[in-house]
Amino acid sequence: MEELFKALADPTRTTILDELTERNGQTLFELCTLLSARHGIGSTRQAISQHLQVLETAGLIEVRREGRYKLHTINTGPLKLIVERWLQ
Amino acid sequence: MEELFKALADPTRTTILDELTERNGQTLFELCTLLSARHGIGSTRQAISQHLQVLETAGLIEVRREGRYKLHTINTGPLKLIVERWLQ
DNA sequence: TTGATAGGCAAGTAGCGGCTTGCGTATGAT
DNA sequence: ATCATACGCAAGCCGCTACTTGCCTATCAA
Repeated sequence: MEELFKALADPTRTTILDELTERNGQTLFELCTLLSARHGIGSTRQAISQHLQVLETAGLIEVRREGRYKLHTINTGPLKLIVERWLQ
Repeated sequence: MEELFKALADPTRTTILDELTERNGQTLFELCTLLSARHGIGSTRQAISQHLQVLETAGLIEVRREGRYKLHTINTGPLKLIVERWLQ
């Protein structure tokens, strides 16, 4: 659960989650260009790739390969643990 | 909002929130002894104090002085922003 | 007033995290 | 077969963060 919060503690990663909420199944390159164009995040492809790995190990996104593309899908499941722990 | 997630990214701070959920209005020393006894967190009083400051600036706890005691109360308000952003 | 309790301030240190750089691999188009 | 595209791996750098240490202030009891 600590991994979950650390994953959410970076604004680039939360922005990625926002973009995946709007449109699921995006590739690494699509996310890179979107983050740069719409959010002014000029990080390298490798940097974004590392962010995606953090999100994946935290269970916040799921990844599948399709040819030479890497598609990313959001998974809001872990977020519900927050509600169960302190809210309600 | 980034401050909120960074505050939640530390296990000592989430444990503090757990303890305040169980019993509100605890002092700094009470939290120190509880964290040590029930969670094996052997950090210094100053360390815990710094954690409480982080939680306060994130809006997750509220602090009031009473004599020479510093009482802490949990505030789950900011947590609801998480639900509004990605859940529902 | 003296001493003990509860907490504050500030500087220093060690380790982690985000990012870049350089190179390598795999898939697909021509 | 060749070249471009999409992505992976690994090392290094730099700033931030959690933590300690040392000293100081404030409240209360004896």
